[in-house]
Amino acid sequence: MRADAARNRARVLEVAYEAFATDGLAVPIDEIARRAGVGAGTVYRHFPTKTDLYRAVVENRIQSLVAEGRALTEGVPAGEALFVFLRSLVLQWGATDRGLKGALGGEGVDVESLIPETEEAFLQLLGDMLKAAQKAGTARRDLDVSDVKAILAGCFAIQEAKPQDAERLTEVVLDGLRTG
Amino acid sequence: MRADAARNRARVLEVAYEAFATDGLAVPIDEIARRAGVGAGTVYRHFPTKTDLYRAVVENRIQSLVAEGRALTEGVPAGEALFVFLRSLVLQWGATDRGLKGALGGEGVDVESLIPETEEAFLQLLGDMLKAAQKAGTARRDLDVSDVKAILAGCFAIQEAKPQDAERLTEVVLDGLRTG
Amino acid sequence: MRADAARNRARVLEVAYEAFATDGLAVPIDEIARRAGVGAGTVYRHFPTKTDLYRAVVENRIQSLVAEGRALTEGVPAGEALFVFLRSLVLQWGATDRGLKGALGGEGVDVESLIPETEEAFLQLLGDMLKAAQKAGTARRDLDVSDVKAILAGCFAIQEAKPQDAERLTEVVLDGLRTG
Amino acid sequence: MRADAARNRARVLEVAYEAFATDGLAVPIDEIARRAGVGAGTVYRHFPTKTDLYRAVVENRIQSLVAEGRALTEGVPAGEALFVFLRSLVLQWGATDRGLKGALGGEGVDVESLIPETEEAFLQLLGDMLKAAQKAGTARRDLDVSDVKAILAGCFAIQEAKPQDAERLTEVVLDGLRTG
DNA sequence: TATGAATGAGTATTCATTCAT
DNA sequence: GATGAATGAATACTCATTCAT
Repeated sequence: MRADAARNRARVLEVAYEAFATDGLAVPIDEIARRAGVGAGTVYRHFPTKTDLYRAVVENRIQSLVAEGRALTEGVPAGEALFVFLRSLVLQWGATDRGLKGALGGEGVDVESLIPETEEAFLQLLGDMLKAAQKAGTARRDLDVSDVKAILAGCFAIQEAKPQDAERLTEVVLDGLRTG
Repeated sequence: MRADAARNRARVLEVAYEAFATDGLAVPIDEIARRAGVGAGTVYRHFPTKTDLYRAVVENRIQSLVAEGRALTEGVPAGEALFVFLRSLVLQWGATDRGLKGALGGEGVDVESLIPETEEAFLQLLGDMLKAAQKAGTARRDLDVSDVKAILAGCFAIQEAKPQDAERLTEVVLDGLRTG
Repeated sequence: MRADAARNRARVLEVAYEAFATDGLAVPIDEIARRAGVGAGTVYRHFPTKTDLYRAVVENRIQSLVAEGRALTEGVPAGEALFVFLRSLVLQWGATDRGLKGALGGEGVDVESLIPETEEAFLQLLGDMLKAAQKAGTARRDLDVSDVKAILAGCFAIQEAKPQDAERLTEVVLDGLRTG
Repeated sequence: MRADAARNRARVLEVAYEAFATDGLAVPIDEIARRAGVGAGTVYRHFPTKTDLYRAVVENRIQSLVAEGRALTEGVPAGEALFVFLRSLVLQWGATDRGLKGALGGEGVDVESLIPETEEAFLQLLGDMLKAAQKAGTARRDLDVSDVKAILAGCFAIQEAKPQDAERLTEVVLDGLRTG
């Protein structure tokens, strides 16, 4: 890929991320192109449909999250990594990222079919953390990874419903995951 | 109101309820009219804007919920009514009702300004149940009614994310509401 | 015709006159029905199309004008009646009656084919006045009645364009009709 | 601007001019698009609202008129330019141009707020001509430029009411503007 | 390759007119 | 006869996607 093409692609991705984060899927492609300083055709050259663009943005995002999460597992006690990770997802990302909330929290978009591999990596990480926490005795043993993911979706919804108390309420829910 | 008009109004409301429940606010009015077997003008006669129709659907729905909830408070121990009610909301209604989930759980629509009085009645009921549960010692004392509503939104999201385990997961979250 | 039917007809005509006068042809029939306190069907019973209603209103109006004009010819010197009549049309009626201005002043509606007989009576009156004025030596001899009618349309347009000076400007134009 | 875009823009403007001239503001945008042989979206790309299109048409038109008028002031005696200009407006343009008549003559559209600068230039020209004529002693001294504009509206109405004698009748009215 | 112009199907809403009650 | 409910064609405007330049 030519250098300018790569630059354009990156720029579009960045702008699309911000646009989706702010306004959700409703942003017109033309608007994204405008903000990126390219023609609409250029967006379509790199991402043949709007869904493809959305997919790329979300994939990008989730890959970052997975990387961050992996890093976490090294600096944090095994029993706490899951909780620290979930908390940070909800409070740091959920607060500013409508697009991500949509992706992880349902809202009509099916991430599993959209980005199966990245989703897989994400679930892998979550699963590892869950297993570690269960092994450490901090997480309930009757939950599996898809349960945790669903509860994460719930936390995003809570964060959206009452942002000002998201921290406290997230803790209430996460408490439900801990061993009695 | 004339009998045929009332019949049409009811039919439109019913169809709109199903349509919104299935596809959310995206359904075109023309489609609702078609499914109801009436002209678009008829929908507009009864509900001058799409928002009015949505309002009517949601209001209708929430009023039913409030009535059911009120009934609950009589046949169920004071300390349990809140939990029974929330569980029934999520499992019975949430399972089929995207429109309702949207209304109670966010999704960009502001119920408070859409149907302030009904919302008020709903919160009143929830508040009464919460107070009763707190008095009976079954619910945490550090939560207020808007916390509970936000957590309800979270439960809806969970239900949407993993319907097959909604019952169990809802219980996990509701456990978080209970006293230690 | 039954008494109540006649009453309804008259009421609709009156309301329609006011509505057209204020808002022009844009007023919906439903609105006229509402203001008249009858159903839309009633309006249509008496006036099968909107054009028929408009026709009736204008006809009514012009008949009044003709009657007034006829009365004028008795109390005013023969040489002045034409000028007094035109002035009164423009200043009294034009100022408050968009529907009439539309009818007499063009604006896409063809009065001649709409109400040929009444138009005929109006032209008859105007013609009589013109002839009288020409005979009295106050009006130019090189004008015929359709010229005067066209100039009246012009005066209505002037009145609409600059209402605050309509009186003075109408006089400027009417001066053009007088013998040098 | 790209050549094809410019061509389309010009074609739309031309077609819109004809359409508005013939049928007034009532022509649907879709119809204009169809007649221009482009999609509706193309019209909207160049003129984001119907008002914008109308504005462009009228502005275009009036700018031509002003240019023509300015040219006139050079080849015609100062005392006559005003009369020559008004006569040419009414007879040449008014005869085929309902849209223009609407713009200059009222019809519910407010040119002053639509194209304030062009309107200003038009009034400037008219004012210059009026002053020159008054100085030359050919025009009445008790008229200002807005009077002349209103009278022009009147002439358009006359032209519409009786096209076949527009020339003679316009002269009758213009005579009213002349001294003594 | 990049551009941005063109496309055209889709959507909420209005209103003259018809027709069941 | 009266009512007002139902109809459905019409209309301005949007936006994902394609394609000429």
